[in-house]
Amino acid sequence: MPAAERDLSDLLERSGVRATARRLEVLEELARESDDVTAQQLWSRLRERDSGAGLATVYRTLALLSEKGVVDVLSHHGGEQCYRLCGGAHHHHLLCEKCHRVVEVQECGLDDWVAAAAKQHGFVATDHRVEIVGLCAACR
Amino acid sequence: MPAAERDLSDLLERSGVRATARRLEVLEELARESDDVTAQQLWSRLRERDSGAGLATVYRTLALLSEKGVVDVLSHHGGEQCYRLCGGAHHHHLLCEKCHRVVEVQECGLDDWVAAAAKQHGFVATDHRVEIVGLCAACR
DNA sequence: ATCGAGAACGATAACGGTTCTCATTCGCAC
DNA sequence: GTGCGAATGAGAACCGTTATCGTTCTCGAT
Repeated sequence: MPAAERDLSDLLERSGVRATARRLEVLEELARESDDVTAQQLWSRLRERDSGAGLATVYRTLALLSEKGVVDVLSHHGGEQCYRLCGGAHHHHLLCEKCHRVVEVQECGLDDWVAAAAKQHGFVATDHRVEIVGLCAACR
Repeated sequence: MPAAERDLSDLLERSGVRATARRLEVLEELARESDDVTAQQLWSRLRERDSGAGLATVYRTLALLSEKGVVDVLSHHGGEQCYRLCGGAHHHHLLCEKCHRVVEVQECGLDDWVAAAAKQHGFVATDHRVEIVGLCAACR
């Protein structure tokens, strides 16, 4: 088993997901994508590689992985969801409004601001999501 | 015409939307809702009030209003969209994870942080969205 | 007040992404 | 190898949303 594949297999096991052949195929394909993809796109790519994976399995796997925090789910295309393999840690996203590239922002540093804003309205914050929309270096 | 109704009518005109009777009905019903609602929920409420508004019109009106910035669209219920009448200015949302109440946070103050985070990755930020999830005073 | 052009509307069919069903296969413990 | 529960594939079903199309409404011009 190649090193990369073993890593993904470990990633599944560590996340409490049984590492089946199909799930590895889905995860490998997702790792190959630089941008975010829809479930259907991922399924097409798999077909092109002669994987016999069914659409339902792709959906099931993606749902499972997002539940476990292995993949991010973005719904910035109103209607359909986009998936993206990401580091497990807390992070946010930069979206290029022209080429739709997605970049992760690892440094959050908003906890204080979030806590203050929540407190001001009687809330206690448990989580937060931030999306920055703009133009990437290439599209500017 | 009651004052409240006239206000809503003005709101439509100011937003560049022709103020028809149907659109006023939809907007009135939306103003009556304290929480966010789906298009279908709004349509049921309208039927209960013996409005003859069609589902398509409700969708059309909500799409128009969100395009003009009169209503916010939230997609925190994966799949279906929720609509909410809101102040037109830039703001963010606090979501109670228990009762699903939504509160607007008018004070943003994140522009500097956003600009810095974007710059760090070669982006120029044009907009940003923040959602804070937590527990409201009542649910705590 | 009437008219006409174009916008808006209602009913319903169509669409598309996602989930469900169920018979079959797989993976792992024994 | 055997057995059993989890996972899978194919396709139907589901459901929120959008498109279609014939009718109705709105509003400025007359």
